[in-house]
Amino acid sequence: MAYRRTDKVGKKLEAKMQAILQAAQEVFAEHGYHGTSIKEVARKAGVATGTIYLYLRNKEALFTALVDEVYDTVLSKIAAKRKAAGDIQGKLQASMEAAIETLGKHRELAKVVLIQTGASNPAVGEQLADLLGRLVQLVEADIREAVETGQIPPQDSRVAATAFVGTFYHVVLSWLRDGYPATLEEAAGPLVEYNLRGLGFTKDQVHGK
Amino acid sequence: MAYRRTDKVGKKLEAKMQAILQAAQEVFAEHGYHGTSIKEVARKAGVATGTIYLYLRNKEALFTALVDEVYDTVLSKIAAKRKAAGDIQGKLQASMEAAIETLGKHRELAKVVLIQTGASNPAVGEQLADLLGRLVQLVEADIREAVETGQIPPQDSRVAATAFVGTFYHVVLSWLRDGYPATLEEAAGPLVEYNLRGLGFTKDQVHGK
Amino acid sequence: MAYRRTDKVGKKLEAKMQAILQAAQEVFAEHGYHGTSIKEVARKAGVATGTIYLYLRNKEALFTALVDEVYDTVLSKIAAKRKAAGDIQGKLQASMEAAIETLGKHRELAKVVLIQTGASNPAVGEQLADLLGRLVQLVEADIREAVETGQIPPQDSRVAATAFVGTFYHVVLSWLRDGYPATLEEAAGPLVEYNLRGLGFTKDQVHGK
Amino acid sequence: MAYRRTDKVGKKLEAKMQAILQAAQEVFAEHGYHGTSIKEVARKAGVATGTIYLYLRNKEALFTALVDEVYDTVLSKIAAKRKAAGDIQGKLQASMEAAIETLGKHRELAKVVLIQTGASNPAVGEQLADLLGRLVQLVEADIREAVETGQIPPQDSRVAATAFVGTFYHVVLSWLRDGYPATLEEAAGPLVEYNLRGLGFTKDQVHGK
DNA sequence: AATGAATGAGCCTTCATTCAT
DNA sequence: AATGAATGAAGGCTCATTCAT
Repeated sequence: MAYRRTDKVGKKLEAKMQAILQAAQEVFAEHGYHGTSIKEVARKAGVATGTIYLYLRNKEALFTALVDEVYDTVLSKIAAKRKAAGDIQGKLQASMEAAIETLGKHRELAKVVLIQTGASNPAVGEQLADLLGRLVQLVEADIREAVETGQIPPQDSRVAATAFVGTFYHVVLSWLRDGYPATLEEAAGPLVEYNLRGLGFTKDQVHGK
Repeated sequence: MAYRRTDKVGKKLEAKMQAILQAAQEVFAEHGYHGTSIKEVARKAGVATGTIYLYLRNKEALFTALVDEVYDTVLSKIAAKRKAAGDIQGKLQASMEAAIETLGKHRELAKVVLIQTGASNPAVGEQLADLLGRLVQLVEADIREAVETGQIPPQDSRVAATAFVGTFYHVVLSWLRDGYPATLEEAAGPLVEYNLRGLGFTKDQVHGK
Repeated sequence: MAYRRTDKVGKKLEAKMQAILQAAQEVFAEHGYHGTSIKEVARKAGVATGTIYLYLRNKEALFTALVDEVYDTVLSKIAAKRKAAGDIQGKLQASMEAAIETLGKHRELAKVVLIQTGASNPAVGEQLADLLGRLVQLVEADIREAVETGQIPPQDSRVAATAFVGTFYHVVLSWLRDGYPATLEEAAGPLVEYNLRGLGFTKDQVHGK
Repeated sequence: MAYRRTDKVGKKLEAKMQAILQAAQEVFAEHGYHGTSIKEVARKAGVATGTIYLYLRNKEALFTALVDEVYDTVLSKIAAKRKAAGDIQGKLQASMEAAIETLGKHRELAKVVLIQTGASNPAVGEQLADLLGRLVQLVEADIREAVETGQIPPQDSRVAATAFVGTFYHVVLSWLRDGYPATLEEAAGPLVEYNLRGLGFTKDQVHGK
């Protein structure tokens, strides 16, 4: 019988990839993009320098992989929560809570991604912009609908959406950098309120838990 | 006889310093902190590499000088506008407009500063955090007062202030990166509205122009 | 599979280290500490610049490694020869011969070390001072003993020891710089005589060869 | 009447030259050849950087000027003392005392010159070698004469002379670096004794003071 | 004669990436 | 698939020297 890549082999590879990503996450989170050397990541992952390049094309790809993870996790979580929500207000609230929840659970990852804006690498900067852009689009669509259905007053939906996302972005940053609030989750309530009110929802009672 | 520091000489020096800062501004704005080499700045400024070091202690100082400029300009402009304002709402509105106005006038500079989060140099990252932190404090004090005087409902003032500043931060970023809105000034109105509403001001007619 | 540190590999590394040290020796000997660039050493060793840093922490360490070699060789040779010697006079003579012999065999190395006094790097200068200081101490102890046992007249033992070592230091320098004497070894006899007489040994027949 | 360079003008120039040399002396003594920057010397001398170059061709010349000073002072002092001496032994003794005396009076200068061997600049190294070489020649001639007249036993006169000078060189170094002996003068007696004995003078009573 | 701003070559060191093993 | 030694380009910074004033 021919030799086949068994599950066991496949899992070993997968595990090594995970070890590398995990190590990268830690090091990037601590030292930032430029402060991180491949050698250090390799050391922390328990592999040789060259091995990294068997799994990831280069430093940028390594970083990008992490960002993608956040990207995917956040967006898919949002999508899931939105499905369960009813009206627009509920959808927006769901989006916010999903984002908060996801980032709150992955502090390291959040740090890696959000604290590296354009400074690092052009490509890297764009990727983050991308993520935020996607979120803005999502929110903007909701806002537009809410405006059209008369639930909130007319407004520049894109600016509003950008502001909306900005509140999250910055609160997460504050949490990462200054440790306030102590847990990201406790900021969810106030943020939801702030933004729903900001958009012009009147009976802005937060949809209860 | 001796080389004397006449007015003429002094002006030339001043001009050279400006040329260097201007060049640095452009290069940093385009390539970010790490992507920028002193050599490139020198070339663009039309001076020799070593000359840069006659004016600024090192790369970090060169960058810092630019950030300081934004820092000072923004904060002083805000302080000025606030004085002219009457009530809290007016003060907040004044702050927002001042920030928008200042950054709108210095696109390059804004780019240099805001697109460099912690990624660059530790010192550099902290400086930006500082600026934003100062703004948050300013706003937080206002919010607190508004809450105490019953003008807006009770809320976590720091989270609110962070959200408040975040809307600006992100809208400016959007303007810098995606070119939306076309001019920063046109975002002022919507932003003011968004935030005042978000804070819970009811008769949130923007203090008319 | 994995790159293993076999004997063959180990030997290659060892050889490369030697090539680097050898190259460094030559270049330092010719141009002195400051006149030597790592690039030049690398070129002469047939490796890339960065490779040097895989073997030695930095320029100072590269230099220090060479000095240490002389240091160790000379001192251990002296210690060995002294053991075989009988009386004090014999020990002093043994020390002198050992030093002469060792340096005579490592002309380049001697040049590297002795022609760099304090001028180079602070750390480097001290290291040489250390070596000479050690020798002086060694000799001083002998002199003291000889004085106490009445073999030589009372005298300032430290000055005498310093003078003693100085004769060697300078003769070696003469040999290195002016090529006189042609071989260091031929200076041994005269030097031994000079110093033993200088110390006041009377029956100063050199312990015969 | 035509404008003539008055004494006053000449003296001013002379004074500035002295200020520069004095400053150079101090800085070189403290930081060594490479550790010294022209700018620092200028600052200490109270002149502008460029001014140094009006008086001395370049850094090397600046250093050389100092060494020359020592050179001339030592050699002329020796020549003077030798004239007053009677026999060979007296001449040698006179030479030694003159050297000790001169260097003892100019500690800084001695430090500058002697602690910079070849390490600094090729030219600089040679100059010191020159000085020492001259001394060796002087002594060698005396030794030769003493041998020919049967006052001391036959020996390699050059090695002996080199050893002779070496004792001084090294004792001065010890004094400069380790502060032993506290004053150079107190080493004169022991050194004279050591060397006269070393050369083989029998009735080596030092010509009393 | 004096100044001090300007120059620019050159240095040490780092690190992403490659490649022989 | 894995290793880790080797590469070498690139970067920040210094400082002897020059030159416009």
